[in-house]
Amino acid sequence: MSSTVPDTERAAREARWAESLRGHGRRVTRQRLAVLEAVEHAPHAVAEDVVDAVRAELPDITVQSVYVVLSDLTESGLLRRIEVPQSPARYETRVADNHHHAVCSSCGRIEDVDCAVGHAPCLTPSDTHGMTIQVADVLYQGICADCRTAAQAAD
Amino acid sequence: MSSTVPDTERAAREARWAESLRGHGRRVTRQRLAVLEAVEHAPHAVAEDVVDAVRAELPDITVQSVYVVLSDLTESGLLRRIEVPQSPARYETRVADNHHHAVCSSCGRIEDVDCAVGHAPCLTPSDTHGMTIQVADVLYQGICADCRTAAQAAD
DNA sequence: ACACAATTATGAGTAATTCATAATAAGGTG
DNA sequence: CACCTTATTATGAATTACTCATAATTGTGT
Repeated sequence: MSSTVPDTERAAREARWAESLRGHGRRVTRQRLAVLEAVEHAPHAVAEDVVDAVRAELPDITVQSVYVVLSDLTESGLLRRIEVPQSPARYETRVADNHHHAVCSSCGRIEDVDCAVGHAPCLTPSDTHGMTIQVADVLYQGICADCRTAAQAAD
Repeated sequence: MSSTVPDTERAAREARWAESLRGHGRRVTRQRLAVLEAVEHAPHAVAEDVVDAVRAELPDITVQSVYVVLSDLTESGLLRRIEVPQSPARYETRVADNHHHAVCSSCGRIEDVDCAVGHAPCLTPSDTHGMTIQVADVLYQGICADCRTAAQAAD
């Protein structure tokens, strides 16, 4: 009982996750709840981060099981998978809106960026060679404030 | 001498590649020229495709060497690497403009899409949390004309 | 509490790529 | 032109990030 965070908040979140899982025809398991909690608390986490976080609660969970759960939750729409170059896949619980991501090419940190227009696809490409576009994912690349400051200090 | 394509054209292209390589402080090797030719003739090719194409000319080249050459050419800016979900990295020689890509979620085919505005970054995100944006890569996902026709025929 | 399908665990396997080190070759120099 | 230096490529092994097949377990409706 050393936690300063009330268990009631967590219980409430888990109840919402449970409802969401059932709504997608999925069973409610401790593994799924723990993975959802982990990703909720560490947005853009990679699978390994999720394993570490989940093991605080379920010490014997295997890496493979976490991959299965992550894939299933992504397929059912409770998680979104983000693919960034030079990095394993990342996950987030923010799935309702079509937002984008900015990655720092120096340190790799990732920030959410709101969609330029607000709905998906938020961009209308010119000539798509007959393809019907459903989604436009934008990946901004640049330098974050910290890395810029560090680079200027080095001059 | 069964080729119907004049060797002079190829020689001219290779001379341009050679000049470009030297301009980037790189030595001109048969491996690099063959990789550049392969990617030029098969845009969006994956490493394995490049190995196959290059081996028509240099039968003993190893997969690892092709990876080294591809990485080096990408770093020096002669090639651009494209990362598409569910696919190994792809390469193209079109590096001068900031264009984007559309991938068919059914068959995986990739098409070039001109930049919405014409210069990089071609999109101005709203709030970047202090990050200075340099490039905006857009990945459109949708259904290509062929797959749409096939799906309709199946109804 | 039971049954049965959904889910997770276990152990192995794979694809794509990287790494360390040795051999080779490009290109400037004498 | 032969030589030397360093860049480049070859070789063999290793690694990362996942995936797969199958067995054990656990939710959930009845």
